[in-house]
Amino acid sequence: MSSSESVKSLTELVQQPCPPIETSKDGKPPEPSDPPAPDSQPATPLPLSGHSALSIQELVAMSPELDTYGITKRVKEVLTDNNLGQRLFGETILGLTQGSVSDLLARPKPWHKLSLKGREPFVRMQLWLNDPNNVEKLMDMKRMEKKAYMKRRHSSVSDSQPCEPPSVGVDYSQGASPQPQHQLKKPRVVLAPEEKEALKRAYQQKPYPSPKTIEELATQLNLKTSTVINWFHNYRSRIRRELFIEEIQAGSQGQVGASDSPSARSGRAAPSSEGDSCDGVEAADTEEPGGPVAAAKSQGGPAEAAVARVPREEAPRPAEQVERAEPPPPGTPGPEDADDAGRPRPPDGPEGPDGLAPVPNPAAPAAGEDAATSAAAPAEGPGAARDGAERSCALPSTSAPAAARRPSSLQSLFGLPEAAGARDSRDNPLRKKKAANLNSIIHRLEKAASREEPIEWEF
DNA sequence: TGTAAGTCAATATT
DNA sequence: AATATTGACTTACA
Repeated sequence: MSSSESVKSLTELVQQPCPPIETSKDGKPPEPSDPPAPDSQPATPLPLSGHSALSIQELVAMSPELDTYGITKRVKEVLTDNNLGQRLFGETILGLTQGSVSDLLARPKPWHKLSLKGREPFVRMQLWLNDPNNVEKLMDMKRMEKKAYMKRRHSSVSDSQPCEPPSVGVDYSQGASPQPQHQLKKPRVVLAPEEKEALKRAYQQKPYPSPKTIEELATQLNLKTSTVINWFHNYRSRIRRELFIEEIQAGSQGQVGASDSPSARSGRAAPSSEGDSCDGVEAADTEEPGGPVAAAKSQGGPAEAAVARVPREEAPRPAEQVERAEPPPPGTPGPEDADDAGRPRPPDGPEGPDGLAPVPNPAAPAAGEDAATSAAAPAEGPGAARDGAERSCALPSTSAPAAARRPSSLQSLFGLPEAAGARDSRDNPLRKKKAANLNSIIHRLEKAASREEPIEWEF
């Protein structure tokens, strides 16, 4: 099994924890002698120093399960401790823009939910963390940039040329005229708060609106259809991610504290801010133990939980909890409580009774008043019970080598079933925003029922 | 087609 | 200035 051998060394390369001891070299000297980059493809724009022949993709493919949360946590620490910005890090190490880096660091998705492509940045980060000269190199880059900047500035001053990186020839900044006449600069759409409100309400009623509904929404809100569609896509996926991090945090909440981690901020996630004027929903939430709706008990699917809490703003209050639902497609982990029919399938379908309540149209004169406010919620899950051992994965905060290592990482390389099933978080302090929740659960269950689907796991 | 996952890049916030 | 947010795009699937 020579192959397994190579896999092994590879694994070490990426392995989260660094080798306990760094006796002489480890498999790969971080010396960037020069990547042959045999791949004739224009891929991998990144310098990707270090290892010699493997493309990042190959590394990703063979990489063992990585603790994305732990990795981002460490990266954040290193960056802040050394005054290195996300932009530099992103462009230099990950090949991503600042915004993407920020997002990635703040809301990493769990490894098993990432696609090959999505894992790439994490593998890169891990590789970077393992590189003893990582900080040094970045600092150099930073210096070089600054130098270049200064130089440019100088020359421009004396040269009288506002010059700019000759990257793109499109530069119509002439006199800064208010209107560049041509809309070459598509003005970014910015949804007004009321519009977002309306969309959220619509989402709560129907996370997967039919084209018809979308059309209606667009009309009522006076937005382009594509904008509404995009909004739903983005909202769904962002809510999903929000859940991921909550899961993780809830799971690790108990421990982890110990370590030193000086600057480890981490915390947050739920600004609880809220204030949100209108929409007094919530408040109600009667959580009676009396097992309310049986349906709720199932573990829902993907978005359902989503509804439970809105990404940032709307989070009413952390007090309640929802039955957490597992993300979508990949299957539900729910080992126990099996009763729910197959796994809920997001994609919509023929849309049934499309009843979408009229969205309170902010713009429109009409004063329909929403119906959404009906807080009435059927109660949600009883306290459920699932306990969450959640992945014990402990992120070795900062640097705690030895401690957290678990041999299982190797197993995960080839997908050890057991691991997967284990996950399941339990009572996170998730909020529940009922109605929509149940609706979508039901909707999905019905759908799933009609096409029984096996539950499958990625690994 | 429609959805999810990833990103970009323009704005907003800090 | 650095970071965070978010509408729009792109790509991969089913």
